[in-house]
Amino acid sequence: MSSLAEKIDKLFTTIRPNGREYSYEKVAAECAQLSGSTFSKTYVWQLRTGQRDNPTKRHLEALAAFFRVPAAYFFDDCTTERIDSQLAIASAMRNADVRDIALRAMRMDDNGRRSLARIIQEVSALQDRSRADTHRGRPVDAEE
Amino acid sequence: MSSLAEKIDKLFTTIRPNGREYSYEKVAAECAQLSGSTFSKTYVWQLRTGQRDNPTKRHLEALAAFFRVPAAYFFDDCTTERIDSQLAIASAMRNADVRDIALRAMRMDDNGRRSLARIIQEVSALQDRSRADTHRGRPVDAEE
DNA sequence: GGCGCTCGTCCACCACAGTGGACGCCATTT
DNA sequence: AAATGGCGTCCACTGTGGTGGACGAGCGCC
Repeated sequence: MSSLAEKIDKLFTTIRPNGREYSYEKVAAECAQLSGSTFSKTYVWQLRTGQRDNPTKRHLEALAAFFRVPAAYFFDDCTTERIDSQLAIASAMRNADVRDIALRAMRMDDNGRRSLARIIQEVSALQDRSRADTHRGRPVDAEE
Repeated sequence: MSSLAEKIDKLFTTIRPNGREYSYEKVAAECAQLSGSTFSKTYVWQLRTGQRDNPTKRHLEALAAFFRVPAAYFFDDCTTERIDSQLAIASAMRNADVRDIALRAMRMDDNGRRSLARIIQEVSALQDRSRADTHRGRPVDAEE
């Protein structure tokens, strides 16, 4: 995990609004607007597939702005790691309900969070059991 | 102090080994070696004087390496800040309890999440009230 | 089935990022 | 004062970063 292509690919697969990946055209159009210059979908594709790997500052800025990531993500590897972990969590937060829950939880104090965690544990255990009952035997594995 | 030229100029004037500034030729030669590709003194000059302002990733990397600064230095810092604030959700998730809650919530189905959201609403409302009592008067406003 | 739409892939071209080399200036050196 | 050498500046060219448009595959719709 060090090439530019891999990093860009990671952005595509982790940052997706409706479960679906952004199309190259969408990214290009948005980036063009962000940078005030042109940005072709072809080039986005080339960058992701590693056919081009030496974009200009302007292109990197636009891409970074679009994916809401610091431009440093494309360079330094240690910041890359940090961003990646944040990205993983962010992808878990795709679901609006989950996000809402998390935001509320964030505003609570430690005591509140702990008791909330206990409650959730109960609820999810309950759910697991009922699920195991309905579709017999299929263990509930974490999705994606 | 926002243009690339100004930033590069600052590197020249501040980073100088023997009181004397690096010559364009010296920088170019060193950068060429660092990047493994070519790097002309003319281009260094053009970048510093603002005649060119859209270098490629490879050139930025070489320049950053030569002057011993992170590549992020060449990009707009306020954008980086803005990005960080927009990743507020992710940063909120640094709290282990919150993360745990969100991860559990993620595994639940829609019904579970909705009832969970209701429960949390109750709990946090309870908390808000008690908080309002202690530091009297200040209403807790909803974010975003 | 046939039509229209969107998307990913590919290629031939264009513009500009990046280069090489020439020129002139200012210090040293003799 | 003439010669040498290092440096910044400039310009015309080249290579490649970047683009537009064409083509075909997949999918929903009438």
